[in-house]
Amino acid sequence: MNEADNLYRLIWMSRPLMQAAEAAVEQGLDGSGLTVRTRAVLEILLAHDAATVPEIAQNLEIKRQYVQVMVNETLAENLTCKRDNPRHKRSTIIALTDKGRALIEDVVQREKSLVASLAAELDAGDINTALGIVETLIDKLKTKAGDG
Amino acid sequence: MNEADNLYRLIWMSRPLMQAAEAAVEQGLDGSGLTVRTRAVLEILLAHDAATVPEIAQNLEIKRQYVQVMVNETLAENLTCKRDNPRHKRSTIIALTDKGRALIEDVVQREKSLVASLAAELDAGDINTALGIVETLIDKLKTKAGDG
DNA sequence: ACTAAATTGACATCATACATGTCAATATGA
DNA sequence: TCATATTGACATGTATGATGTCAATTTAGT
Repeated sequence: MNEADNLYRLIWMSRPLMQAAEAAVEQGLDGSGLTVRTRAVLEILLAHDAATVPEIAQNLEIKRQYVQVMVNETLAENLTCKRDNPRHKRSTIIALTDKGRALIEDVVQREKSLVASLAAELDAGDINTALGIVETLIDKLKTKAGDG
Repeated sequence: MNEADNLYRLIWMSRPLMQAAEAAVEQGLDGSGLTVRTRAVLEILLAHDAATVPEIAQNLEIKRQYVQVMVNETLAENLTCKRDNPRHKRSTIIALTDKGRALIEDVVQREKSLVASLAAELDAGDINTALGIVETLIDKLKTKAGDG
């Protein structure tokens, strides 16, 4: 088992890791009425306080049209509300309502607790190393795949 | 930035890593007529020499009905063929044809070259550490998310 | 100020990657 | 032998988006 084989395995473990992570998130979302994707929208609003739909789309790196649908859902559930945008009359600023803020804060906090309990069982240096490798890998895959 | 934050970031990088990896694979598949998923089927047949549809499904951890569709595609394109199964008359063994074998071997070899060139730019120990962390993480996420 | 180009929300349509349910045929095991 | 399980085939459903288009509006160039 050489270096390249290990890297090959690491790369293809990204899928099971993602699936396991999303499954864990879904479990934490159970009963909240949120989906993984609407949760992502609320999380961005929590971090940025407020944002327009196109800004959220840029953040999530998915198309604005799809973000619009998700945002409209959160508006309907009173988790977010519209605010006047001084820079653009049609493109309102989307912000969390108190209800939405309480919900996403609760969800994120429970997730962070879970992650903290996982982190406690792992070596901090190893986590840091893994993070560096994965970051570098994403970078290299994006650029290198292009030229071949 | 503490340990748990790093772990949180690492976990959520699994998605961009997977996307980058699949994009790279798709590029390597360009012109071959394969998709990421039919490629996965052929890869398993290459590793196991031959397998039934339910066996492939177990390997890929997706439903046999969907694997059946993909396998039927590869049969139609003459990349795989049916062999008698001494253990079961209805459930034939699926094997690579010469054409299929040549195709998947070529694809996999080019992928391995790319991965090898990436590995050369990374520290072998770090790759190993990252692999260990990710494996452990998947494990812990699966079990721990259940109990809470 | 006027006009061309860009942005945005809304809506419709399409694609991919699966899951789920069902049926009939066939195996398998008690 | 007879109940049960397995398999292929097919139909339908769902989640997560992409793409295209329109009208309204905004912005920028002149």
